[in-house]
Amino acid sequence: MDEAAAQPDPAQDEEARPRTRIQRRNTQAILDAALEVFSAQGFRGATLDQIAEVAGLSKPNLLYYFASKEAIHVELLSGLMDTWLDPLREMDPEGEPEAEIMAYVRRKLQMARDYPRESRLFANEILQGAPRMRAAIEGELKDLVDEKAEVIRGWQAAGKIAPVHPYHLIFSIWALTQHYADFDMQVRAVLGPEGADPFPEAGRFLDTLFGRLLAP
Amino acid sequence: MDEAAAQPDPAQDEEARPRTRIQRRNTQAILDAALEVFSAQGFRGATLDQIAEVAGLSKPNLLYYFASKEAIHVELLSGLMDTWLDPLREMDPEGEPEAEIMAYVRRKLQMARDYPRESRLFANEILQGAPRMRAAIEGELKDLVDEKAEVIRGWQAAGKIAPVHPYHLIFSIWALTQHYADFDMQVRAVLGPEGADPFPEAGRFLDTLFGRLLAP
Amino acid sequence: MDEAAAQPDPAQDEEARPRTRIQRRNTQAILDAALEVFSAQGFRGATLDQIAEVAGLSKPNLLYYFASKEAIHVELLSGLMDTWLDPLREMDPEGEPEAEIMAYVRRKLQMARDYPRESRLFANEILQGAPRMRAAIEGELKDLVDEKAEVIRGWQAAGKIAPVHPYHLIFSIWALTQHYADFDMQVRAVLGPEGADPFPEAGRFLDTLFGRLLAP
Amino acid sequence: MDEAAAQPDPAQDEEARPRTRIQRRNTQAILDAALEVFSAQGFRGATLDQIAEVAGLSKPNLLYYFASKEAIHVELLSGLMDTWLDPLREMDPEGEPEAEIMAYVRRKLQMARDYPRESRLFANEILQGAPRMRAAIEGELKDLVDEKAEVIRGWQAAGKIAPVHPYHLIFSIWALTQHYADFDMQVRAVLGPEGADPFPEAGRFLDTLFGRLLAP
DNA sequence: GATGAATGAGCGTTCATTCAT
DNA sequence: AATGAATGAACGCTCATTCAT
Repeated sequence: MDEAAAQPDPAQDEEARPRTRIQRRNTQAILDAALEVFSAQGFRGATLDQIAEVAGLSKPNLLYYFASKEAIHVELLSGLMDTWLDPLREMDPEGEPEAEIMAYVRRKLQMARDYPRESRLFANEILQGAPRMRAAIEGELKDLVDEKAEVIRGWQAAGKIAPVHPYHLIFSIWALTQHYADFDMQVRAVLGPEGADPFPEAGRFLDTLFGRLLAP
Repeated sequence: MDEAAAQPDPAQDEEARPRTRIQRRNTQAILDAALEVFSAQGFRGATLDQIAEVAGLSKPNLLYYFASKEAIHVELLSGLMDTWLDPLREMDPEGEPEAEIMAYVRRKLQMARDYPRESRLFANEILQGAPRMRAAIEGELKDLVDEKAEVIRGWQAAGKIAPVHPYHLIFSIWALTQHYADFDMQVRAVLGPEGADPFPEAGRFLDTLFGRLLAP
Repeated sequence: MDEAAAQPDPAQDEEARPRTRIQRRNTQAILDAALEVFSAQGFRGATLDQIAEVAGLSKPNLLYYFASKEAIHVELLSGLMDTWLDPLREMDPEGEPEAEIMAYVRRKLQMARDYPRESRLFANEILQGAPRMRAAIEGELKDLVDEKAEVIRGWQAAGKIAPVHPYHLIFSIWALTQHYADFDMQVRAVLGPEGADPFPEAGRFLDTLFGRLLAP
Repeated sequence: MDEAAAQPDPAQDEEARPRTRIQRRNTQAILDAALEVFSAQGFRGATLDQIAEVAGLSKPNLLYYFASKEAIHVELLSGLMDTWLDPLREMDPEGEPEAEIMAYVRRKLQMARDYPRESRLFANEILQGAPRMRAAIEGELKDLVDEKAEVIRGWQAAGKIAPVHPYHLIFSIWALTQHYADFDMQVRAVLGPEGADPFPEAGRFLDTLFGRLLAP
């Protein structure tokens, strides 16, 4: 999971993706460079020149692999959605409720730490009204949240966790974990140089927060 | 309180701002339009043409009032910082600790509701590494947070609230409230049409969350 | 003769020029400022803003006195031509030939010293093919040169001065004197700080040069 | 010898200049067009559109070869200085003094005839205070003049030529030769159609002038 | 597969000029 | 007599994209 727009399931490439090794390598280089640039500058703020330079390719060569700037962006986002939802997907309805949610929080925080660029790419997209991701949000993402909210409701009905609003509970997990990626600059500026890595403390803080919130 | 870059204290204009009515009107129209466009598209994504159209002015006329596109952005941001920190500033060291923090959360959520564009403008800026706001973040903002963290620590030492990490407590308030402005699109998409206004429920949720977190 | 575009004959104003004192003062301020700016930046390089600032007037006020930027320039040039030719006009056919020419050289050098901006304005205009002065060059100026060339030819026929080409003699006087105004920057750079004022030495040099050239 | 910013030594291109034929051709076309336009309109008066049209290229294509309008101008000027000083550089300290100077005058007049655009480009630059050439004037140019002035002083000390001021002697050569390029329009207007080519007569005139001036 | 060359569309900005007062 | 306000036209420049090889 160190690549750009991590693709957990390489099998999905079978049809759409190029075959030769060189193509795969360049495609990945482009996506990785694009992630770097798009996440830092936004879609319009990024230029193909920047992406090409980071990728170590010529600009026309970029467009040999992707039809357009937008196509790169779309590819990045569509590759992202699955990865993005994985931590939630893994929440096991059969597991121990509080532990399941706490584990979800930790996975999500881990993602914010390991994939801050993906988080910012996503944040940029949502901030601008999700012009290229609306369908995935209203479909895939909403469906999964609906499903998991139902699970949570079940847990609550069984008295295993406190009866807080399931959707807002999920929002709160997103907000609190992604904040450390998206507002990283601010977090570090406020904590100052001594607290170089905010994540360990953030992990403990969120443990406390959700522990208290969920206690039945 | 529906204007761009809300100025709670209109008296501050007396010196720095232009005098004639027409100037005040156009300057405000530009700032309001710019807020609309910058918050939705980011700095580079926004164009003067868009801003001019929203403001109902010609493009050169924009530049009659502001020296450059950047100057408009800077004006917006600098006007924003004060407003942005006001809810925290109002937190009274002499007040009742839990109530003070809960009131801060509610003020902050209210701001997310009333000024979502300002919140997104701010989020855009931080996401991109705060190229035009770094100084204010590292100065003004950090200073206030340092001060208030000390207050919180005092309350905790006195056993009035739970001894959670003061800085992360503040981050959590920011994250949880601003999320409803910045990720508004996603929140609404997930909640679906029935929960048209997410804020009342969000308010209740945050009351519970921080009530449980802070209980000594 | 310290004003812009010196007008030796104030009588010519009678009709065309404004009457009130304030108007006369502003008109002069504009022309003086315009001379300053046009001579240093060329016509297209100069802006009305610059001229307005130097003149201490508002930009629309400039256009209250002159119909357009071009009108200011034309006024400047047309006012200049007479002054420009005066030194040559004064050359007296009845005078002592060599002394007359030497005196002309000295008057011309004096003008280069006293009116370098006028000289540069003129040079700019000619350099660019005299788009706004062609008529005056082909008419007024050529006529005077033709007349004086004839005088010189007479002096030469009488054996009073050496029989050098009269037109090129006049060109050489122009070139050698105006050079000290037009290429002032270069002259000073080459001579270095010690020779702060190049004109006295230039005067002696030209005396020698034309003395030897004209000796019969 | 009809190219822009004449490069007498094509070998100097080897490293710095682009390699492909197409690049060389377009680069030259741009420089030639720019020389045409800059020399006639000045830097600010010239537009990239004009240059592009003369060069037969699109405007963005100009900027594919040169980083900016200013970069074209600078390239033109920096290429010019060497060529400009060559005639003086060739003046041989070991040669016969009067003949050396006379030959310099003729070379310089030849340059005015063959490269009038370069002369006007240079004149424009100096007229405006040499904003982009100051360093070269105060360095390269001044150094060469200092050196050659010393040579002339040596010749004068040896009684080979008249003891006129060496610097003003050089200025006079510049003024008298460049005048025929820079003020070409005026020269032709005054001489009228019959004397279509002023240069032959100018050559004879300058021969006489400097012959008499330098005779010991 | 890959790239140097080229461009149309659009960007932020400047500026001479006009308008309203 | 003067100026704040406004703008159309154009400017230098950027950029995603296309073309030719």
